[in-house]
Amino acid sequence: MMQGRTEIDEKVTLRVLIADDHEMVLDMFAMYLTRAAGMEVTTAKSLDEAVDIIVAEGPFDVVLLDLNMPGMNGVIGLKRAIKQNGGNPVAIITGTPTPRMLDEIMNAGSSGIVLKTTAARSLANAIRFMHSGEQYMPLELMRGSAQAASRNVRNGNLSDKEMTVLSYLAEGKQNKEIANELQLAEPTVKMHVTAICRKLGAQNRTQAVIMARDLGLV
Amino acid sequence: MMQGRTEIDEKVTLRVLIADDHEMVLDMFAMYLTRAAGMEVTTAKSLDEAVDIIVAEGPFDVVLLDLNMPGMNGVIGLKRAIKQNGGNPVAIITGTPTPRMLDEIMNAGSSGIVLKTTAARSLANAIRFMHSGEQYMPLELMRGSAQAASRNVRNGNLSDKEMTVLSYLAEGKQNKEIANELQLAEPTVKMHVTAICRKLGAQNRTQAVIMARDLGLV
DNA sequence: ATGTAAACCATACCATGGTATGTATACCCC
DNA sequence: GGGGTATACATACCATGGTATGGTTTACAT
Repeated sequence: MMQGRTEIDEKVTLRVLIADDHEMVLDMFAMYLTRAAGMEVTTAKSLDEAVDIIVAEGPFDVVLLDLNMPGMNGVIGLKRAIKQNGGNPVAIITGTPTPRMLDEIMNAGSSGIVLKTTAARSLANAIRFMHSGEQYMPLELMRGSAQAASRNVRNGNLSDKEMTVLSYLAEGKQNKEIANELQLAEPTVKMHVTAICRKLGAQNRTQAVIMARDLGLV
Repeated sequence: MMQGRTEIDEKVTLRVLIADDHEMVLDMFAMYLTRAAGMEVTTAKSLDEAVDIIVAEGPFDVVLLDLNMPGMNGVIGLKRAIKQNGGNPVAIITGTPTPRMLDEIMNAGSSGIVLKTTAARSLANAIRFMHSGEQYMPLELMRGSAQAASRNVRNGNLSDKEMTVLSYLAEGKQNKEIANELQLAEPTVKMHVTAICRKLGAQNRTQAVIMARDLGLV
């Protein structure tokens, strides 16, 4: 899981499949990669469509999937695509991944994560990098999964456990339910909820959920 | 507020400013509009940067702002930009606007809303359309803002009062606060909250808010 | 005119949520 | 070894949320 300078053959015409439910994003990806990077780009608007295309046309050199598109269901759809693509790299493209998502994505066998906040020219490099068998992840995120550093910027200093509890909060679950599912005592859950509200500046769990969603934490 | 075929002069080289915190989106917008549409594109990554650029370089023919970018604060940032752009069109570009946002955006004097789910080639047309002084809004959204008719379909048959209460719920307010602001007794608010939860299939207010947001009710 | 539905209020009860204190363990870093 | 932080649990108290029941008014349609 490294990012760095590698000698990559730029002459190969890579066959790339991109799936995203934002047609505009799709069009622009395709356009950029085709014109500026000389790749052969195929697009899809849902996971099902993407899988169908892979089955019909054979594995692509690199497949990029939007995490929030129809049919993805989190990493479940990712695994489906990986299984279909015959060992070739499948990566996730997303705007604001949470630490929890990062873990799940990489553990699911993805070849990497590309942020939509990344400069466009980096995309082509990332694709070639992944095609060479490496796993790609932006440096910002490496700090994040190594815990404290970058997370401080985005999530108001929520600890791992607090993020976990927050994810249950964001499903509208009760303290008791959360305690059961996480094998904790209810007072402990309350403590975490209180800490979450304090750190997010929320007056109650509902506001915490609202803010977490607005901040893209969940 | 119409969308339709209009004779638009395509020979003019429009000066367009696009602001979005997703650098990749920015790059691709710029690339598409420059290469495929022959526009002169300037980009910014926050509202402050966008405003600075407008001040420094004078009003643009069309300004596109991402609704969720730093500094926007909903329509507040939009109004700032409109004020600076000397009467020229300022539009919002977003992925998934809620009906409430639509109203606010259009009432704030925006020249239109462009969905990120729109095909890329439509973007250039929308920009020229707005530049000609029209307000642009995708047809899908016009249906949604036509109030009652479609709302009944989408909102699980919430009554007017319930929708009002829901909008306060969605801000994380307490029953007592809602009662005060709406000049109601607290039991009445509780009754409405209960009805909202029942109609939405939520187990508590937090789930109701989550569902309302996912359904685009608020 | 009668029925139906929405909105409103009241009282009461119990469940849930949130706060406060105190205690404890483990880990990391200096 | 001491200081900081994250985690965990207990007990207790009070605020808030949610449910139930019952009642009034208005409006609207059959």
